[in-house]
Amino acid sequence: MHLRGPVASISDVEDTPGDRRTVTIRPDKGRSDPVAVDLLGKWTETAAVLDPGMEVAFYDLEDGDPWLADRSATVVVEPDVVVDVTDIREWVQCPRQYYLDKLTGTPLAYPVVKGTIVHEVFGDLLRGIDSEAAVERRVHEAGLELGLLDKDAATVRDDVSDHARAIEGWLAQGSLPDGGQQFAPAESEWRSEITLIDERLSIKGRADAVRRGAPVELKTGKNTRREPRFEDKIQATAYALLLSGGDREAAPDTGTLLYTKNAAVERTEIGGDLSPAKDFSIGDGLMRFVIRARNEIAAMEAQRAIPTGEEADATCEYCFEQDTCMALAGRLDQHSKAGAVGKALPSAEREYVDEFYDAIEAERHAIHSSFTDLWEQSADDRADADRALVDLDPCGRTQRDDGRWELRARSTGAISKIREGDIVLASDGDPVGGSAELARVERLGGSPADASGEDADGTDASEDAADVIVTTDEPLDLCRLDIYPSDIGVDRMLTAIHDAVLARPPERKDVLFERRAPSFEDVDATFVPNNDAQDRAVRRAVAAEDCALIHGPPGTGKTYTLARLVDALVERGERVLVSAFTNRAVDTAVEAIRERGVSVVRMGTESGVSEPVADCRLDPAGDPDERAATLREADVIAATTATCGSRVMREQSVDVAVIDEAGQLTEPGALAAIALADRFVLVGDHHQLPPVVQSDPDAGATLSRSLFERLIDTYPEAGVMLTKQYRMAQRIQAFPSREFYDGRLRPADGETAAQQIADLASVDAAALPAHLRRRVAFVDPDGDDEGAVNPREADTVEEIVAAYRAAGVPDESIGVIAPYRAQVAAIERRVPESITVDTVDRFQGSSREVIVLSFVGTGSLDGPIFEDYRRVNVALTRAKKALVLVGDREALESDPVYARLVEWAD
DNA sequence: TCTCTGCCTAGAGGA
Repeated sequence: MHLRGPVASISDVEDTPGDRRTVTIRPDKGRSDPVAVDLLGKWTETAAVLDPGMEVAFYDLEDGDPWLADRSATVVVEPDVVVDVTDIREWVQCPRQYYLDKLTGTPLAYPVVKGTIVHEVFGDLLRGIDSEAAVERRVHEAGLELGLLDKDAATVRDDVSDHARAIEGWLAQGSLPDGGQQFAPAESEWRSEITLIDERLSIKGRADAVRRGAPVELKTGKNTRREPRFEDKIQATAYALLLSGGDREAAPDTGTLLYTKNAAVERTEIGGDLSPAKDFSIGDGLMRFVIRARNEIAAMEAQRAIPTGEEADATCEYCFEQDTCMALAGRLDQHSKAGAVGKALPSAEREYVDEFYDAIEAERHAIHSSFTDLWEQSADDRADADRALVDLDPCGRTQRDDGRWELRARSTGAISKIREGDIVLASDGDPVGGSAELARVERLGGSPADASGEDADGTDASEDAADVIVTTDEPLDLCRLDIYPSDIGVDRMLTAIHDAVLARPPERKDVLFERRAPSFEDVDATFVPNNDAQDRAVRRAVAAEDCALIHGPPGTGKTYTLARLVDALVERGERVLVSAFTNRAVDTAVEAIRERGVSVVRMGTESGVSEPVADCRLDPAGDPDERAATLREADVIAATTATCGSRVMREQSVDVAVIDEAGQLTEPGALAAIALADRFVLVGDHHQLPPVVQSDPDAGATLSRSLFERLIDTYPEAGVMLTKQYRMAQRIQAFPSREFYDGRLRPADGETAAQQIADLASVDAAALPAHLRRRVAFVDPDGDDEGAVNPREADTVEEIVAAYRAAGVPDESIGVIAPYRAQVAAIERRVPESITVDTVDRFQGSSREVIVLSFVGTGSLDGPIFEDYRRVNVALTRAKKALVLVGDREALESDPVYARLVEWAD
């Protein structure tokens, strides 16, 4: 019998305290009567971490009243929280270490980098790659990190080769009894690097390797004892559980831990035991221990509690994290088993850390809930929500030279959020129960003809004509792709809070905590002769001793001003970091900076960096010394804020961080860049789109307000607003200027102000209907919305676009904006592919001569998308010469702001 | 009721 529901109460059973606890839950989402379950034996430890209101799931209960959870049952606390295997491992070492690791992240350290390389080589060996070639390539790929650690390639290759030999020796030993030949990985026997998710236990992880169904875990550190380390056994046991789909009876009964450093040491020093492998048996008790540890983590996350370390039996004096642990306890005035050192932060700072910690964890929870969609939603629902591509038709696979597999399939042409370069879960159709692999999307969409024509490696793709291509470590039938939620973004927000608040001296945080207004030195220079506001903005930013704020409404030359500023800073000998939330924004800034003759080192992934600036991207592969020197000596480094939180970037320091599109950044997001710099300049517009936050509005409120907005409210004198706009005709600009910018926005010159559609050389204005000749028009097609789609409006948009095209407006000058993706898709089906149709959010940052805006909503305007005036502002300010609003008059007039909008446009 | 970008993913080790 299985039961699930929120906990109503927990109580000891009187006769047998400690041995038995009664937990009552309300199944059926809490609507039905409470049901009692008695937890026996070790499960009482899980009962001890429960609080009323927490969700709990029971599997395989014994019949009775109350139901009995004995040793054959399984208890899962907060099943919606998906816990990582490595988190369980750390928690078992010390619960506080789990917390410290979340907050401080992993620093750039040689043993970690080497460990990663050895693991990659291990995978290569299992895939049949030659050892020497694998070592050579993997060390080459880690060039930048090794260089920053002052390691040279030859030394590292020797180091890694020692481990590789130990692995090969063991692999050869394992195959001796069978045939006595050199090791050759048999397909059915071995699998490398498997991604595992279990819906029952809500645990996920990635096993190094699986041999004959049993987990093999590689450890490159030292283990001087005869026995495997307990936490290593826990890790391998967790993988054993995942391999059996949470069914403990079916789980493999042994696991193998491969301590490669031991083998190297033993061979040279004592020449003894050549086998680095230690097998251990996986019993039911160990597996239940793993589940209880997982439950403790889930319960603590639900309570947002901070572990003290007392929960564990670990000895603090032998712990590597002791210093960090004590320092953090001191700063945050926490109790910790190791004790505390140093002075506590002022209470305002502690409250700030607490508030953001909670908000970031709520965000993590929201991301995790999309994980449980993987098994709670049907494939069709996931496809409808754009979170999966289903019904793929597998049509080929090849193993590449590097051992990885290229899988090909034909798609149904459906739309999803999955894009090229993304890491997704590829599966045979069942991502949880079936066979699934983490995959990288190499190609998506495009006509199959393209796919067949240009395969650089000479694969004959013509017979399969695939439009979906992914790469994986192991082959499978490619039938489905799912978005794989990642919490790396929240991880980096947390480390940014640590770096910017916990690890910084107090005086560097005065402005952030509003204890002192920003100060400025005297700078007497002219930077932009023909634009007074831009000139003042650059001067203010150059003069800033703490921070400056540049407020740039649409079309006001924000990017130019930013580039001019970076140029001026470099001229003064400063080292500058240029950052923004999106790759697109970073690349736009980089292009403008390079146009001024300033060279930039762009950090980021190959798929993230756009083509025009790809030549200045720092490829991490290469000679360590040379790679590190390029980064260390760069005057200007450009990276997204997420990359600023990477372990390579956290090692860098700069004089000034210049952050673009700052209105779109959460406060911790901005801190990731600010933490690397002495001073910072935020460039943005808080009247355009705010940060994207997934948690619900209550929990997300803390993250929804950008640092830019907070500082511009607190220190208006630190900001300069750019007021001359070079984009819109005066008629178009009038409403947004009045409504959102206190009427301060004005056209840069008469030509900008007076521009109209007839100015375009190719246009015959006489061919246009009268209302489309105007700069602003309103059309009410009298349609009906069906949720997020309004077909009549889509038809009207089609007619308007056709009219402009017929009059000679080039396709690339026309843009169509709709609030919902569904409406975007409906319009896309009606207009030529060469016309850009997109959501407001995706249109931010660009503009067109003509913009057609479809509002969709009819009747009344309820829908949060319309509540945010910032979204409307963005939509209205994309047009240069003509703006056509298509919407339901009655609905729009029900809201005062929209009523004024209609009046203006009509 | 809906908008949605980052980050290769997790896990790499230190006595």
